[in-house]
Amino acid sequence: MPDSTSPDLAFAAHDHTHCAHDALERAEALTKASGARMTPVRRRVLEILLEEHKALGAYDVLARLAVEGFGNQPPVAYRALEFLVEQGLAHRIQRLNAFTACTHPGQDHAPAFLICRLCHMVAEAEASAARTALDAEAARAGFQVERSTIEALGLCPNCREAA
Amino acid sequence: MPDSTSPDLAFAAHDHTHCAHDALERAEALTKASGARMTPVRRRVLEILLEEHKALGAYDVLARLAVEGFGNQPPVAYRALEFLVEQGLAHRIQRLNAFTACTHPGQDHAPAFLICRLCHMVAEAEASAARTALDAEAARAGFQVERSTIEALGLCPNCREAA
DNA sequence: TCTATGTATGTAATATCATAACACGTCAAC
DNA sequence: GTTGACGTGTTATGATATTACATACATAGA
Repeated sequence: MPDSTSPDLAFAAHDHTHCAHDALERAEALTKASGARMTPVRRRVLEILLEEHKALGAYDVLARLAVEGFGNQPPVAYRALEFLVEQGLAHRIQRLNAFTACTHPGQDHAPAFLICRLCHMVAEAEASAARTALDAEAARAGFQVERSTIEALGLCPNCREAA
Repeated sequence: MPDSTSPDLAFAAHDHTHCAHDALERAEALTKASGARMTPVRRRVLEILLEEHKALGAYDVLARLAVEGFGNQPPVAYRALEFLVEQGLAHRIQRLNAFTACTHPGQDHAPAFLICRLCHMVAEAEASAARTALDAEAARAGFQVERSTIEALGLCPNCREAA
């Protein structure tokens, strides 16, 4: 499991079943602690996102929910995704109009995202240095940053090697 | 006119007619130099974007084109916008699904964007420090960045003062 | 236990953003 | 003057997202 100072391990070979299971457990604990309700739809959406280190569109998630007997209208997916994002258990990838499970909930809730343009994997990276630089530059213009989006498109180690 | 080391002037009071006219002239020169064709639709779209330091959706642009006798189907707007983005004369703001004219074409084609959540103005800011930090962090994970998106949401100096 | 309240879910309808595919026109090179 | 590249117009459709309202469910207080 990555800590806040090591590069994200999404690209590296790892026991994904364990990684996903672990993330789900931490998610349960976090929501319990914060008083939020982890309902069946919400849990299932998080599980779906955790199945791979990729970003899924709301309609992809919705399709999977529908075959499992949950509602099949867009708000069902969007509401669950919104909840997970608010709780810091998932992230929205602006560039893809899609969502990905947070790989280390409870810490570093504003990472940068590394998106591989070939295999479409998405990893989180520490963004504090970049954010600090951005905030400083914004301050020079008198602008106060409240939230920032930092996303990189490129090649992950695996695809880079393959190419 | 801002240079690459000063904060962007979009938020400051300025002679916008001159600023827009100037940007348009530089755009003409740049396209001419590169062999690209600045057609009436494309020029008009750029002018529309230059009217304000805000981001406009493709359909906003389209509506304005339509009343002026240009085609009124989405591809008309999207194609012109795509052309302008390719030429570095406009930028796409991912967070807003919208487009804004480049305020200093010919230099710094990968700025960060400062988006005011109250007045919706969009300014460009120097992003090289933030990008350098991001690239370094990505490299630690073996990821090779090709393009990156850096956007900040917050309060511009004017709205901050008003609040 | 009952009921009131807030929260979550289901559903229909619609809004918003974006692209594929093809036809037609224009202009410059040959 | 024909060809070929490029730009534009148009139809149709696909993809993403939200509003509004009805229903169900959980939990706290009477």
